[in-house]
Amino acid sequence: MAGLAIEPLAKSLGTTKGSFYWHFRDREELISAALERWENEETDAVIAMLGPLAGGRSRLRELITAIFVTHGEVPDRSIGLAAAAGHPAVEEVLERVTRRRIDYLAEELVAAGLGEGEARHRAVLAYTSYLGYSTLVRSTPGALPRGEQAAAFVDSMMRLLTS
Amino acid sequence: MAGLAIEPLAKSLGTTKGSFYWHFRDREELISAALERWENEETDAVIAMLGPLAGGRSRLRELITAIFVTHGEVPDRSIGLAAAAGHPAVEEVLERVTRRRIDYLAEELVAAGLGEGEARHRAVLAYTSYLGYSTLVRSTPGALPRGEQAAAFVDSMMRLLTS
DNA sequence: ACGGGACCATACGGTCCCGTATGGAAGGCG
DNA sequence: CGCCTTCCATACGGGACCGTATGGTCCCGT
Repeated sequence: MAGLAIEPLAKSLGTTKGSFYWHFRDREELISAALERWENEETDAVIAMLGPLAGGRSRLRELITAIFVTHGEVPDRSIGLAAAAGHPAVEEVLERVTRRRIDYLAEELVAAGLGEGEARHRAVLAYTSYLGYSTLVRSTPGALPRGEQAAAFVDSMMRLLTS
Repeated sequence: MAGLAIEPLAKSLGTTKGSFYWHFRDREELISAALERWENEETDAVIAMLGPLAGGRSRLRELITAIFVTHGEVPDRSIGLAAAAGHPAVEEVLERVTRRRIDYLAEELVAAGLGEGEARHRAVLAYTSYLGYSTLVRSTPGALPRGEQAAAFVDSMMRLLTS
């Protein structure tokens, strides 16, 4: 996996490998811990985000706006994880998170008045678009709408998703 | 970068490093060559795919279907490249390819009758969705619609994009 | 005060990879 | 035949990283 090497990590924390290997048995164990933590934080963040919101369309809009527009500042680690797949533990968590997210989107779309099947399709569309958007944000941000263009993009997307 | 190591590559080709370093000066040069080749092949493939097709909506549909449904068999390397970004040469090519693809989609959508701005938004939506879809295909295919569900997904997406 | 556990640093061997050095084999050409 | 270019293999040094070994410090209970 990339981005989780223990020697550089230890150095960046101002400590050493010796310390690390006291707390973790393995690099495997570090990955598991990071993964578990990521999965929990991610669901917490989502729940916290949509808790105080009203139901239906506005909740969905808030979510989508937060995800697409704010994304530059608080990047999701999904993409890195997805790219670093091939690791069994990663794949397992990733699949679970993916399912939950798509299911949640589909539920919201049903609540917004769509039929079951169509809601699912659009949930997949929205979520895959989110993933691709994240990918582009970090690989080639120049090709993406930013600022008010991004807002207009979200507007268009919302209209499309809930039409 | 991941997946382009020269020692494993040489071994998998039944040759050695010595041979490699005769043909290429650097690992850098290999990456450049692979990148250039990828960019060309990719445009060729797209052009070849849409050449014999009729204009307007059917061309777009063909493209989208090919991309989403057939994708399991002939995976695009974009994702791997995008993930392996940070490399300047990769970013440059990737941004060029991304722009061209989104531009092309927007053109097709304009040809299908949409306004300029809306076409661009939907092109971004379609392309980011494609990228995310590809990511999920290789990371957690279980969370995606496959088979006729995939076809229904493409149907839904086409209706949405050209509505 | 002292033995032992918690916590951490240094040092080492092993693996995988990059890049270089060097020594051929095979074929055109005087 | 001798020679030179082309193409390739083996051997080496270096760096990044994993995991282990080993010793040192600090603190806590007795």
